[in-house]
Amino acid sequence: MSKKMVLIDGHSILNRAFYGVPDLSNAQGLHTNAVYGFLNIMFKILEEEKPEFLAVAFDVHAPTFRHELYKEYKGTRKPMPEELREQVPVIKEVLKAMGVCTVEKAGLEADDILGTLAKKGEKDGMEVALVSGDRDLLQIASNHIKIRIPKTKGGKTEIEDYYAKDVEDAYQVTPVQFIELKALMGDSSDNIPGVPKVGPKTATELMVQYGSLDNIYAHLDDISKKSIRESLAENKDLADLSKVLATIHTDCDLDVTWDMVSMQDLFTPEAYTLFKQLEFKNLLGRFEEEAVTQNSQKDSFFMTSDLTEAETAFAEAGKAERAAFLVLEDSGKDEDFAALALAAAPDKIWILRPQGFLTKEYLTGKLAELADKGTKLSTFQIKPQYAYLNQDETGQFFDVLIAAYLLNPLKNDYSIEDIANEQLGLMIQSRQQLLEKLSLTKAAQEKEEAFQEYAGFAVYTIFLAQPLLQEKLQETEMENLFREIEMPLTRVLHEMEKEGVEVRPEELKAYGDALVDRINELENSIHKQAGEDFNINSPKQLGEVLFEKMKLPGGKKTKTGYSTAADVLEKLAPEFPIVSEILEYRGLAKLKSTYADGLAVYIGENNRIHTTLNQTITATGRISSTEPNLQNIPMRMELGRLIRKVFVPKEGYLFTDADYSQIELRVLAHMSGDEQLIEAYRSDADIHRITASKVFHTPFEQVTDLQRRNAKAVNFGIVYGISSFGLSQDLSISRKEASQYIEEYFKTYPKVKEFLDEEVEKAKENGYSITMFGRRRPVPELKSSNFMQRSFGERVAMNAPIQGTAADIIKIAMIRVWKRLKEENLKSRLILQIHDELLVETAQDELEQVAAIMEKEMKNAADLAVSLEIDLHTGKNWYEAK
DNA sequence: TTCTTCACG
DNA sequence: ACGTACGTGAAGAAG
Repeated sequence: MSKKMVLIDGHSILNRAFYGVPDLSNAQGLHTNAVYGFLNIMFKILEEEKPEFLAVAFDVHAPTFRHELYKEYKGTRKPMPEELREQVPVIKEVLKAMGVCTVEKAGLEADDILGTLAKKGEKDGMEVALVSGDRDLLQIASNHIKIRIPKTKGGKTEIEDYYAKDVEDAYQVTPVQFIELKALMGDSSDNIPGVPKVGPKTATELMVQYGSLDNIYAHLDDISKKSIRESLAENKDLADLSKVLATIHTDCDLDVTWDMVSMQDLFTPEAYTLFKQLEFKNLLGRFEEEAVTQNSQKDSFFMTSDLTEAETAFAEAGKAERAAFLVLEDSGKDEDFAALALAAAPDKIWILRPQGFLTKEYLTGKLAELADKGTKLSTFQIKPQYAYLNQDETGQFFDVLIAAYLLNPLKNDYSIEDIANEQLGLMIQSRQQLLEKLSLTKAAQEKEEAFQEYAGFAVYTIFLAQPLLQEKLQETEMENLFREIEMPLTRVLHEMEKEGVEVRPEELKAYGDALVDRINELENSIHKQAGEDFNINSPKQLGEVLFEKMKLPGGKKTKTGYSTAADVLEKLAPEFPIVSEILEYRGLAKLKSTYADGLAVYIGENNRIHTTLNQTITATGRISSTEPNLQNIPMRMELGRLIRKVFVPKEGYLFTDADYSQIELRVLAHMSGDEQLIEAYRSDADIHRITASKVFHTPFEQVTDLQRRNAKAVNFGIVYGISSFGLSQDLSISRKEASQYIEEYFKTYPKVKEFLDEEVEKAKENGYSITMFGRRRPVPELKSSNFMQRSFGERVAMNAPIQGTAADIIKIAMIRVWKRLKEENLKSRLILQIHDELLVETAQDELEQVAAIMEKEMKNAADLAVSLEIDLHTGKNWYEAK
């Protein structure tokens, strides 16, 4: 069987990929979509072809150079966008790492290289697949050379294949004639002028009739159409030149031997590291275990269940200056405890597995002892591990997860493998790779060796990464933030999660049941009015029913169909009863599925729900709440708000709920230093009314409700990074009006404008925004050449310092409130945080003390130019306390 | 999985 | 000309 060769047109495929794959970038802000798309296309082709040889050709001159030439000629082509340009060296690096031969030679176009290699391969008896986004190469097609043109359509890549006969089928000319066809018609994407007045249609007719350029000119007089005949006669030079330009050279002198382009294993350790950096997570699975395993270190990991060995391990860790630990467990239950990993030095690593006398209790007891002695301990994700630690103070601990988050809060997830790679330049295998889908306990029993490697490298990485991360926190001036806010908060969040919040299951059930009747009623009515049964929950079906079948106005919007979002439907509701019923249905269905049914699943012992409070999710420094999300319990609409009645304090307790009054606007007043805004807050009057009075030049008492509402929207808009379009949408006014409001606002509070402009400027300079407490948020979008993305970056640069500072402040308040409750030996517990609000389950005899603590600690959490005010309420459920 | 919608601050 | 408010998480539909 003949051997196969795949040749790839580098720039052309990269270009295709860039425009076909949605924008992607890694944590460093490097754009990666073109590289990603390129690799996907390449892997797909390689899987299909399974070739023995592979090469990628590039032009030596960046395509921009050719585009420049072209621009002179026609002046239409845009230069290569920066986002693509920066990916050119990256793909070359990736190919090099994978051992793929890249061919480029001064003075040669990629086409010439490809043509030469293809013909040479064919001559040596190979089957050649030539991959390009360009049709130029069709002239190379033969019975053994297949031109493959990938098309990305809606995320899917389809490939058109052309052997010689396929070219004839598609273009009615042979590959060789294709050159002259192009010479006649020119090429808009290349630098080929062609003959004026001759387009694709005429060119094809001529070639079909006469077979060649020479023959066309030999029979010029036979050509009936006068204008064409004259143009051909006048432009023979141009036709000849075009033919030269269009001809791909297949006889170039290349120093390429088949040996150089023979296929090797692509999935090398070097490639693995690069893929990690580029965050091509779903490509990592292609790497073989053996290829990436670091064997040198593995041998020093010591896994044991021997009591004496364990004692040695703890003794060593106790002697060491610092140590690392990691509890490996699937849940807090005894039987789900897989191991405790300990590192006292890079070559002193133990994985202690409970068995026989070596119990979980013993291991965790010894861990607690180790911590009690004050040993400096680093770990990954300390929050759940506090189950085995006694400390209220966190100074001796270092959570590498928290550090990694502070250093780059934009990542989607943080794994030990990432930290190993980023901090140590070390490739370690992920849990998924080593243990597959097994639980830790199962893996420890059934895949001992893999488990040892996983646990060993994890704690090894933690141990080694700690000093490096610490130094980076210092360099970025975030050590204080880390030590004083984030680490203490890990402890607070652990206890909040553990505490949970009580709900009344029967009342929740009753609430859900009450919704069902009305939901069914609405469903029937809607189906009746629509004249058919359909799924109202399906935006697709709903859109079709409303805008096609019933022909309601205002259709069209999203890519996939009609928008049926609330703001669209609300405009139609007054006129069409079915629409208001749909809106009501939607509201009820949401309450039922997300809240009534959704929360019920999470009710545990003592009727309590334990949410997870995530500290490493948001870009701005806020915390988030999952499984379930207790930060989005309904509030704005009365019917939804009633759900809060099922959230109750335990017997003998009440809720105390305190929320900051406009904390973000007060932060803005402080950070901007705007005297007017500060003064407005000092006067202690309704801030939105004051703003309305100033912005609309109306005496304070005469401000209308509408004016106040508008001013409030502007206040919000400012915090979001105002845009006239956004404001106009929110208020349903014209963009022009919105611009006027904003202009007036900035005239009223001139330093606010200065501040926002400065924040954008600084973020552009530094590449990140920064809060009062030093928290950073990178804003890579500011460098984008895309208007929309850049505008987004500007809004982010305005919002992040404000939202982030507010987040810092409430975190400080949480730590202080929690500490006071502890220090004063109160029974009351902090149980929830909702961004600007704290909920304390308060013992009835501690009501006054708790209120005083919350008031003091929340107000004094930060020292601003304006006071921080709170609204505090007490109640026998969450509804009443808010 | 990805998209759309909608709940909160 | 571009087509958006900032930050989240969950559910349901559809690919």
